[in-house]
Amino acid sequence: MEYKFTEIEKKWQDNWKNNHTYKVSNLSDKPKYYVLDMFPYPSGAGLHVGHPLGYIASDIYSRYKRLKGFNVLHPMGFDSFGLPAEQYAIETGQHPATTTNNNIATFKAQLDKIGFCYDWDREVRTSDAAYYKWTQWIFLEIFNSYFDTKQNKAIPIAALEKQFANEGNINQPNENITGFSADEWNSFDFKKQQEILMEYRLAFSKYGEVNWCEVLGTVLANDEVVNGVSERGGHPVVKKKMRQWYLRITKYADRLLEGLETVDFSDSMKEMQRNWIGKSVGAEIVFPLSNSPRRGEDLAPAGSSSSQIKEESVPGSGYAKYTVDNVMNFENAKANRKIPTEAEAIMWNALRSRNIGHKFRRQHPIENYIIDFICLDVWLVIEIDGGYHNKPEQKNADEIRDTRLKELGFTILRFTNEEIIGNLDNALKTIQDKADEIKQSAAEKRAAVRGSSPLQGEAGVRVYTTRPDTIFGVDFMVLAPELNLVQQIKSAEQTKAVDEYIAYVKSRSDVDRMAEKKITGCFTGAYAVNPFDGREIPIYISEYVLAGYGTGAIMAVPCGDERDFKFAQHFNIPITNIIGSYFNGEVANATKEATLENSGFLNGMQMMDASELVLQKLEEQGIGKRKVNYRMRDAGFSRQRYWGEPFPIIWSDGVAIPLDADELPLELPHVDKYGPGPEGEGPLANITEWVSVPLPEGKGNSYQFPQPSGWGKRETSTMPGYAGSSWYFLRYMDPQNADTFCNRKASDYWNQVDLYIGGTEHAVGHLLYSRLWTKVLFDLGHIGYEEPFKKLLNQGMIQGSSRRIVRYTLLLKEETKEEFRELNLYFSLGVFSQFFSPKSKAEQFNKIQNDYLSKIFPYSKYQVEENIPSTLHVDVRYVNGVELEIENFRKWKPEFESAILICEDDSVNMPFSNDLKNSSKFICDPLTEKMSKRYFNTVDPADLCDQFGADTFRMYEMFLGPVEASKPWDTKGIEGVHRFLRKLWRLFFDEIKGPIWTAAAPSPFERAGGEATNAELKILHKTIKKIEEDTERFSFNTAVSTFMICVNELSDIKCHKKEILENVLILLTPYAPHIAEELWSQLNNSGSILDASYPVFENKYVTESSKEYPISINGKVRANINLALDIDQTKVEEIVLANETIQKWLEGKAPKKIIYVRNKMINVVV
RNA sequence: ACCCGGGUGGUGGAACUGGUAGACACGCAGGACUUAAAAUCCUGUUCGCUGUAAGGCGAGUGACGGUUCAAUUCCGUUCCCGGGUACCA
Repeated sequence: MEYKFTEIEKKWQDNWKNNHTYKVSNLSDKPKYYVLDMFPYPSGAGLHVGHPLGYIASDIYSRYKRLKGFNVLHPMGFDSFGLPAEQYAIETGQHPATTTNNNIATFKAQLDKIGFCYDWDREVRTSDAAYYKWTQWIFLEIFNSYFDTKQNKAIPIAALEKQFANEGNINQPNENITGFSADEWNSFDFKKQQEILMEYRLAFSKYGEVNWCEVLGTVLANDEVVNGVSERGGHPVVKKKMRQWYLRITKYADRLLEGLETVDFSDSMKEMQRNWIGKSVGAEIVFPLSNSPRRGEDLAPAGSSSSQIKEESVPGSGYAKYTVDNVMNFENAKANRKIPTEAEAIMWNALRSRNIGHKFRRQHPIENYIIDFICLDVWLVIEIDGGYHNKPEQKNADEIRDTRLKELGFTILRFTNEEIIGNLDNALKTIQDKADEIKQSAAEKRAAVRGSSPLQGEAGVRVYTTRPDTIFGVDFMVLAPELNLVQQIKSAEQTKAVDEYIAYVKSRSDVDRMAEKKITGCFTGAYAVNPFDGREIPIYISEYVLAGYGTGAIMAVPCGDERDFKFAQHFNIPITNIIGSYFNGEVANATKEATLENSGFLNGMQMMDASELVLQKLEEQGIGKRKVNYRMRDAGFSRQRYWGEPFPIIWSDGVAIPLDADELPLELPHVDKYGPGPEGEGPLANITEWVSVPLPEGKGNSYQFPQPSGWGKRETSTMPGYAGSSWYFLRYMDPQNADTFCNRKASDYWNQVDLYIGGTEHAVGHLLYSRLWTKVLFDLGHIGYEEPFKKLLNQGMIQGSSRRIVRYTLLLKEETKEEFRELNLYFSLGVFSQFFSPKSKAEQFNKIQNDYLSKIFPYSKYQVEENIPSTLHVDVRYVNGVELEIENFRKWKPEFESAILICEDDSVNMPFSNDLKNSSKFICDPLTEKMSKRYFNTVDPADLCDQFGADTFRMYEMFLGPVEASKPWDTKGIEGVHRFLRKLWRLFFDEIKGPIWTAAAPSPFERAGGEATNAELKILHKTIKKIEEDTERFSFNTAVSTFMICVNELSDIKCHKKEILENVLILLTPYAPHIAEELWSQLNNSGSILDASYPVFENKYVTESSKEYPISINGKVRANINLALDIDQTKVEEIVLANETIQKWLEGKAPKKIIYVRNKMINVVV
């Protein structure tokens, strides 16, 4: 009886199906275990050998857990909404639903061939209305929630409305909404209220930028844009603002970070998510623009005045200080604030409480002076003089002080105590007028200089930095070119250059900007002022600063940042070294360890400490603040496409009205054309009768809209690919439920996914979104846990092994004739690399002519006019290793039928040629690349199952290497695994004799001289232990080799005993289920082997009492000695030193030390 | 450019917490069985030197250096390959 895998596998796959062997119940006394695969997108190409890697791993683990007594949920489904089906529809006119269903059928057939233990009754398809009904429902749950900053969780939006009606938004501040009181809220009309609520909703709509291609009339994804033009057709692409839906994932940034602590993902996976969220703690600092009255006249140029400033600004050489000079002075100022004079107190009170339109500080240090009151916006100083100011020496001092302050550019107003106390209003009026006047004239001056509009709002550049300690090393600033501020500050002289640069940046796609390595940028002509030392800092724009991150502006510290350093070099900006010897002038050093130099009040401080001090000072002086920044932005949640979930939203007068739950699902309507709608909307926008609908009962109709009809327009975009996949793991628990997305009992029972297996490509997208959805559902009380996946195992990518050959297309001319003819030559790898690629064209022509053409055309003489090299991929099916199967290759395509092949030994192989037939090899060029149809390097798992059987295929995929590792596919080793299964079979059956297994009991267990004597039991238990350990740690490749060792050893001792073999079969079931079932039933067992109980390892069968120790001298093994395991150090030393070989190596010297590690080794140190 | 992986025989890989490097396979070579083939079985297979042989000696886990009685494993520098990415301040 031989191993007929085709029959066996068919038999058992039918058997499992008919007996519902893999049916899983939600009711069980067993502990549960949930194993999940990332479900596939059913592409038209079908499965290739890379897909099942993770599926096999999860199948093995599921079966293993089932044997171990768990109720295991191991479902499979299809992520069936998506762009490829729609593209295909556009090209062929076939409905995506049709192609999708066909593809799913193919996938299922392929999967079933491999023998997975899925409960297909639980299959989900995200494109089924019964499924996406609940995707829409969850979307509405998210839409109808807001993130409560106090409770740090999602709360139904109704609670927020109530809160607004009672107390305004005082407790729920929002950076896009100005504060309002309860009364104000109640006075807002419905539309205004809805606009405000939209700023709080977790799913919200706003205008966002998309890639717009005018010619195609459609919106493109980032990767459909290449070099600023559309990938298809090469049409120009511009940024366009469109209404988009978003999920407010940024609100969950901290909880998504914290959640990582509670899950078992690989460190690199967690790192990727952390990087994506990108939390950083730093400072936001305002650098005032250098627009003080003092500099009103020299605002514009980068010319002489700025170089003059620079000389003045050399650190340590008495450079100008406009604000705090040193710690002591600032401490004094602070102390003064606590003991104001009566007049000062009155003034401070008035300046603070009366709205005079200018902000003042009191007791503010400037250089060595302490100013009573100062307005930093307009550089206005107010001094209140007590009686002692009349003394001559004080008057003199005041004059010096005033001169210096005026020199610095301040305007000074002096009041006496009496003027304040007696006529406060008058004094305030004077101050206000003066301040207004300065502001006005400054604006006029700027306008005059630039011919552009004056600055708006705060005159400063807000930067975000994670290194406030380096603030004295700021030598320039860089703004993102698209910031509005750039337009306000650019100088007249630089306007042209700036505008040109911005135009250049706009013409570039995001991808280009990212990939750019060379330094580009442009000076704006404007300067900012370092708030701590008053240095003037030139402001540049450059594409390496992104508008979307932080404030879109950076303070550049070239001595400490590589990019800043290169930028400074490129633009010849002098570099201030604040880190002493850490900076060598050649390369930036981002150290955090340096002691600061050239850093004003930070001199001599450690960088770590300096950060904190700078932060304190920034906050005290109100020119900066601590800021936690996230890199992550809110997740775009709509696509202008057809094949996705429609939004259950109707727009009316700019207000998004949600459908009621009982109106779901909102089914995707049929369309005839898949092209874009007007204005680049999705195809749905073309179906006017679908788009235009009456507003839901009791909703829009009851609101007083200007539209009398109560009609609205449906949202015409659809949800993105990740919508359905964000919660599918829940639906598997209760897949047919028509009343809820997942019964709470079911989700409580199955709880988190215990093991999730999939590729790293979903590291940040899918995994982050499903974690978000889970958290929202948890917050709203729909499920009982907030992390979906307890453990994540990443499978590596299986790459294709491509085979290429070099082709020369020759242009030939027969000597006596005029016309040309074309001829293709194909070169074996060695010939090409030895004789061709290194040689000159002339030499190549020569060789071709003399060595080949003379053989190919023995009767005519040709001249080589040109040779055009190219490479082509050969279908890997026609290549054996690297050797081309020439006959098969000729049959592949008509064009190769008469191909002329130059073989490895430089001989010419061509058909129909008697004198040139030979056995020479033709070698192809091997290459590892993505597995893809166009490289002819895909391998269909179904083919391998047909050829070797599913069990062989499963074990071979595992045997290839660790699941986590990426590796190129190579079919050639599969024979070994197949041989192993046949060898296993032969433990039970002989080809001629038939069954040879026996019911004989294993020989009785004995111990002789401390050794277990029963070889069969020893082999079995050794195997049990190793298989269990390896399976538990997902080391499936070593488990396969353990099985091989086990079968080899059992064969060696000719063990055919049922009692031993049965246990081996149970161990093997997860890996090779078909053969295990078959042999199990052949041994007269009833029922599925999956319901057998897993063998229990017993140590007594494998314990040994002695070990063959390697003895090394100075780390080199010189001898082996068998020693009892319980022997002690003294005894060991005795025996070892008595050993002849050791004696020889010691050469009479006394050992320094003898290291004895029990059960490992012994090392003698000489 | 940055981040994360990874470099071990002809090949895929093993060596789990530092303890005999190369398990298990593929391939290759030789042999047995066979009229022959397939299938199966046996032997050998890191490299170099040496020996008739058993064996012996030396080198060896990308490279260089360090820690240690002992390093594929830990540390530092460096080169190469793969994957990811949003130039994230």
